[in-house]
Amino acid sequence: MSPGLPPGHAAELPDVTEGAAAARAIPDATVARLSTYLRALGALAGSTATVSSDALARLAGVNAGLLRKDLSYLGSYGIRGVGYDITTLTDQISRTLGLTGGRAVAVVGVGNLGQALAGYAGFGSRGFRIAALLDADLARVGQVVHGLPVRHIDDLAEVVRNELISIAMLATPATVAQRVCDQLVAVGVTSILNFAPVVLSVPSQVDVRKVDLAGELQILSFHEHRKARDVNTGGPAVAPLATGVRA
Amino acid sequence: MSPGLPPGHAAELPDVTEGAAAARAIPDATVARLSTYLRALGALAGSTATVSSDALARLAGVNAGLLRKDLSYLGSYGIRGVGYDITTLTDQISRTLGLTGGRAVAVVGVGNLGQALAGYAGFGSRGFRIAALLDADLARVGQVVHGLPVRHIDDLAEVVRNELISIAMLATPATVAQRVCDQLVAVGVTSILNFAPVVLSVPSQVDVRKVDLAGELQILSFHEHRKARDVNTGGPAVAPLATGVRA
DNA sequence: TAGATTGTTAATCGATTAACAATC
DNA sequence: TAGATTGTTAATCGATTAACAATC
Repeated sequence: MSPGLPPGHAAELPDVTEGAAAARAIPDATVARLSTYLRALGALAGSTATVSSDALARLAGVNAGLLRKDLSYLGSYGIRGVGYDITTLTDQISRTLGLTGGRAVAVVGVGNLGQALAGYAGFGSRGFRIAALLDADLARVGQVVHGLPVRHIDDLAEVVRNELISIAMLATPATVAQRVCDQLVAVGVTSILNFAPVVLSVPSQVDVRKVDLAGELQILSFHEHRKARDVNTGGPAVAPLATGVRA
Repeated sequence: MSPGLPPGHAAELPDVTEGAAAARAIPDATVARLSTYLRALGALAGSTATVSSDALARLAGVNAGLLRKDLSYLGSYGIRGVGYDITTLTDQISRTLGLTGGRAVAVVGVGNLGQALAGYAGFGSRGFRIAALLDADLARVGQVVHGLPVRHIDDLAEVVRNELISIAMLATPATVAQRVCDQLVAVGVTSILNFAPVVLSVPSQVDVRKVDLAGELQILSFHEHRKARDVNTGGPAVAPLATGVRA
């Protein structure tokens, strides 16, 4: 399962009884891939007007049928015999992901990792703006990091209100993560990207996704371990230097 | 599915015909959760000798039956009527994840994000050691970052050989990520944690997992969008301030 | 028209849950 | 023994794939 959301957390788009584009439920797995499709479309923009599911799927590293199925949840935007109009599809995916406004995001915890998040160049082009940095450490408060002043966590309510923040990235030490998370929820933040290695408890209307850096390495370590053992035991051999998926 | 590995990439532990502990195949989804269980066990260590699947599952934020099923893939280490011995279970999971050596990891691309990875405190306690930093920028080469000198990417083969590196974190600009990835593969790196927002192509014996920061925010944005719409349309109401999962 | 490609269906596969017999 | 808790089975659920009719 994808990290973060509780299993079976289906994105229920109930049938809109009247009005435009009756939206169907979009599976979690599909939502997670939309962002990859959007990136691939961005890479194509300018070079061609349309793209086939086959070509786009190759760029995104997925099966073409799966791509078509995913896109079919958004509506019917392809042209049989031709493909998908890149501009139209980009717009539709952006709209579905709610990226049309340019969302304000707060970074909470401005240590080693939080500072990197504050300066990460990849957010702006993909629909987000780092609108505030917050920390509890008075030695950090007032410092300017990547052009933004660090605010004290006690100002959280005011900052969230003024900057219209609904998404926060939580990069505090693990020991205080749940407490800070509670504060975020209390002031109305409803989506949290959690970098602290703890399982957060939140009310059901709040979405949490996690980025567990050491956890990711541990998963890779498992596969390293298995590969090393396979070499020794002559286990399931992988063709040495198989050509692999050229996306 | 969890990001990174191609779908259906089952962790095949074929039946060992003779010798200790006949290992069964461990599902990808299970492997991804083992790291969470290990963390929860770490939090319990010292306070009690044993823990029930119910208590551990609550800490890990999963269903108790699922936890027992996951652990059953490693073997039969629980005691009916009692629970799991924390030390034994910790050892078994660590062994399964291949964490017993302390693995050397390289950071490739020592920019904004790479520097934060180099200094991230959470790796050491969870089985990893940042053993090398590499970059192509001559202005960075030679600088000491979090105690380690930045080496030139041309020294990659030597560094990987000397430090016995098999896992790399890739934090270069997206434009050069595939090229650097190819270099990593060429010198024998077989696991890559990719932070660049591109789909990497690798031979089949190489494992790639991705951390797509903006992508994670886009998934949260989708849910924000849905929640905002639900408020307006009076759609599927979430009980305001439902108590949620206290882990 | 003929070729290309979508949108969708049915089949398959994998993951999760509920339930309970086994057993400490 | 009685109560607690594991390990496993069967049922369910969700996600992916293969295949193809619809149609540009």
